[in-house]
Amino acid sequence: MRKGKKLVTDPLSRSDKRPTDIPSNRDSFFEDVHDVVRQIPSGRITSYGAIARYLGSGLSARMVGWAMNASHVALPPVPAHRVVNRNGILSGKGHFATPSEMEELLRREGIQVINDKVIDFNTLFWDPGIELSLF
DNA sequence: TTCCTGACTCCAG
DNA sequence: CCTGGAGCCAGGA
Repeated sequence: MRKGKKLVTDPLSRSDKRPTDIPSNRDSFFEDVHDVVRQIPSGRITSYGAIARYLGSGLSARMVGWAMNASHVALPPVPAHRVVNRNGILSGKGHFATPSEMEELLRREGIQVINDKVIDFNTLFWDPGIELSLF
């Protein structure tokens, strides 16, 4: 029973998760976020929550979105258009240079976008908790 | 210090 | 499918 409260122990969280009170080599967590996003293959997408879970359950999905605000000046470049919300909706499109840029970039990678929503989201979904666990 | 906001997500209805 | 409320954590006023 969940009782409406989020589980503290997430099955996808890793044993090496870093709560915010533990210092790490990369002291800013959006370096981690950018690092994960850079590894999303072309033509694939992931969600804010998936990244948050990969980095540790102590981080919320909102913080991933917050980190993405700095992604447009990060180097090397971060393919921010490959991160959508859990429904496949392009919730971050308003933060691109033009309202259509995010959709255009996705479409260029062969992803169909209709009404601000990614088609076949489930098939194209790239979960860092699964894909990066092979390393 | 408190209060509000947000590129989110989960649950209930 | 949609809506509303709660939880989430960092910044800014």
